[in-house]
Amino acid sequence: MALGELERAVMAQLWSAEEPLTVRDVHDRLERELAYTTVMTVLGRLAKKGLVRQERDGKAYRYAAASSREQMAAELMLDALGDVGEDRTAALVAFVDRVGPEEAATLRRALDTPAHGTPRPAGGSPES
Amino acid sequence: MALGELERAVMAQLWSAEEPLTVRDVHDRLERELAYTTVMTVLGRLAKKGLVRQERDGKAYRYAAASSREQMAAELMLDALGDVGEDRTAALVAFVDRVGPEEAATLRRALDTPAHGTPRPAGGSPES
DNA sequence: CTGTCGTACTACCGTCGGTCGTAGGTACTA
DNA sequence: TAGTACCTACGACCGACGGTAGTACGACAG
Repeated sequence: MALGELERAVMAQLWSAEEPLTVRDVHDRLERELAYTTVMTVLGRLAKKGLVRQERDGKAYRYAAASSREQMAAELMLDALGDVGEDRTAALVAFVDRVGPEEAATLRRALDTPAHGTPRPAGGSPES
Repeated sequence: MALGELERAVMAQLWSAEEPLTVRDVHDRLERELAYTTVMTVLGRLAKKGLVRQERDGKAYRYAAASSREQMAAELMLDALGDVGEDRTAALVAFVDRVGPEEAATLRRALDTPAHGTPRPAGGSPES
């Protein structure tokens, strides 16, 4: 379910906004010169895909991303990982191998972060 | 660059094969009843995308996946991570949060595995 | 020469994403 | 009350992509 360019741009606007946006809001925030209905169509399609929540506000609708950018990215990463089939180990190894040292440190920290179900072993986490 | 269903099936065959396969090989291994030329077209498209290497074998061609399934999965995971923009931290946290405990352990192990940074070209060193 | 096997090239169709246009409501205002 | 502004609903067109295949053509075995 790969998003198109415009769809991504619209999602970016929704993510960067604090409040749910109207079609006009999104339309105005996008730099590109698009017809109002174009933005409406895209928002409708995103809603149909479940990526965007549609809530009524008077006569208009307001749109908000269904999940955070990070959640969605994590979801995509899991999908990619799932594609590999059985032996996820090699894929994960390849992943941490390709990821930069910064991200590796972040990963370490994330793995040691408590309160997300994954029980963590005791012991200090030495990071630079 | 999302692959289609048939393209994925063809890639799966190439990955599960030891040697580069001919069009006929792939055609025969696929369960589906497809025209020979259909498989040829798909292999051609995959080659054009760079996902498959094409090497001549007599009058025929042999096809092999350009990179391992795990490499490709890792690549896709990185792409997904890159989509998030700047703050990768939250995405990584969400990722390790969603990944099962087994995968988390694997990730830990992978992070502690030394000798990263060595880019692995395809083929060659079998790991345990 | 004729059939078999392989490639090259072209084509058709369905879906998706980008992009609008038009129709038809509601509400405010001159 | 007519006009204007704004919103939604719906349909449409086009280009790209993926699934699927047909046809043309060269090489080689009988």
